[in-house]
Amino acid sequence: MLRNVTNDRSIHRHKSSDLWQRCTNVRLLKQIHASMLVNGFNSNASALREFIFASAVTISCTIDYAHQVFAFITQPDTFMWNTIIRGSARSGNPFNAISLYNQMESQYFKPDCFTFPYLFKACTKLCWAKMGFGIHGKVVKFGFESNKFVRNALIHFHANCGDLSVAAALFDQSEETKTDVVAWSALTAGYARRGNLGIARKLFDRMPERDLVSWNVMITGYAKQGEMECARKLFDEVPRRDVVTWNAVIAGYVSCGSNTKALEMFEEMRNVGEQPDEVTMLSLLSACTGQGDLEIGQKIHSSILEKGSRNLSILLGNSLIDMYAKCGNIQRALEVFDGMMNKDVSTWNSAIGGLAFHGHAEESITLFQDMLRSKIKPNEITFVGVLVACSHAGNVEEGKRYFNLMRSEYKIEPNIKHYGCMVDILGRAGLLNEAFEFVETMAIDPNAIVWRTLLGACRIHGDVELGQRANEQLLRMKTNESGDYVLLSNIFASHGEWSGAEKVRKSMDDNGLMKEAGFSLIESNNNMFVNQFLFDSKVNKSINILEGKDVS
DNA sequence: ATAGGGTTAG
Repeated sequence: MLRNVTNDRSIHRHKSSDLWQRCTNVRLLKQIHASMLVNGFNSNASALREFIFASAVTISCTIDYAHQVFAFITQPDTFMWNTIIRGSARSGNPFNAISLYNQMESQYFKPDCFTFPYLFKACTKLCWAKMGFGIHGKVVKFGFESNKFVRNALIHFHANCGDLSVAAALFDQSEETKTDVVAWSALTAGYARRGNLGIARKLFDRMPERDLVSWNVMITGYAKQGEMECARKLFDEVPRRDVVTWNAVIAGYVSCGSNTKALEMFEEMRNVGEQPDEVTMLSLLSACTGQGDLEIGQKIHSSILEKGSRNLSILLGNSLIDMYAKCGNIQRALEVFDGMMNKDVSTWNSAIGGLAFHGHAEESITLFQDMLRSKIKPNEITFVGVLVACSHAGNVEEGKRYFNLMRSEYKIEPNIKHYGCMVDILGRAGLLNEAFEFVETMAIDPNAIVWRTLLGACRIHGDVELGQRANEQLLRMKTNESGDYVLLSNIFASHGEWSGAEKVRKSMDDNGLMKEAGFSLIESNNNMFVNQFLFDSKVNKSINILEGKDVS
């Protein structure tokens, strides 16, 4: 069979031979590659075309292999260039599409009308508006602006991350466009994504015709903006559904916190026989993580494994690590981590953060050092995990060291979460004065969470005076979270200053704040934990774990 | 061979 690749040229005249259609996995791909090398790799252009197409487009996750092989092609034709650019554009590193195009130009290859849609796909994915404008210039230069595929790609780019008014102008310019459902959908998606659901809906209602994608665009638009009632209404009306339609509503429910609803929708999806895909699984894992539902999470994990792909995709692996860590099974999280063939910065982040939030501070830091050794560049999220680890370990010096390293070595400007972690580290250690000084000299304005962290630290260390100061700042921010009052009154109460506690309670009533029923105002630390956990979950999911631990 | 819809991490 393999000999056919290079010896029997006749099979390559057809669009896609049997051999290539059956080439759907890496092993076969490598076998064919080997036989091509034996027979003179660059001697058969149509085999090269098929090979690049299979490795860059047909088979998922072999784009790196495609790049390596492409580098050995002595005279790639335009089709090969387009194909490798196409595969890169939809890969995890769309930037490669742009750099390949630059190579193509520098070798005096002219782009054709196939090249540009892929380039705009890459720009849109990267949200590189400037690059997209530049490529728009090239479209004009090469005279492809009137090609309908190129124009639709342009409309899609401008609508989603370029200039919406340019998208609208392109749309209006041509009569042909006005009857093109793809152009209508692209423009609608742009308005929806940028939050203008009103205009999106008007476009949707006025479309000369609607296909499945137009419905999906509108449903997704509503779901993303949290308008689940509207999304659901359209979902019920839609004449036909595919996996994307289901994914849109499932993801919508997850993002507005209705995890149970999302899982129910999945049940329904299975009942009507729609096959879930990777995106479905990602949303479901996210729902389990939000619910803390380890049991369903494990079921999803097994069904992903049953589906059989040899190794997990990076995205699924990352989600699984996160799910296991957040649902309390850090062991399984690490097993998934160890089993992943390919890891990206998020993979490391999920594991480092998972360990850190679980109090395995040392392992977390060790993993961070492994990460640096394997030459993966940490990002700002990595350092949130690292600083959380330092805070759990009570390691002030190390925390300060990493906080500085982040800026000096990796040029990452600390964000409010990093500052929050530092305040927590200092506060936990009882360095309250230093913590206050730190907050006062921060490069950005402290938020309510920072003040609340300080307030929590003051409670632990029984500093009534500083606690009041933090509380004043907190009140100045008018967050009116009754949890803050609970904390402060607890400080007073734990020091026998019952009148102070009474006063706080009074001011709470005056502000019309009610504590949630079922919890007493001043009680055991246990209840405090529950209270704070509840209140902060409305403010910031990630920090509240920190603060929850603070009080417990 | 081309365009429009879906996704993780803090």
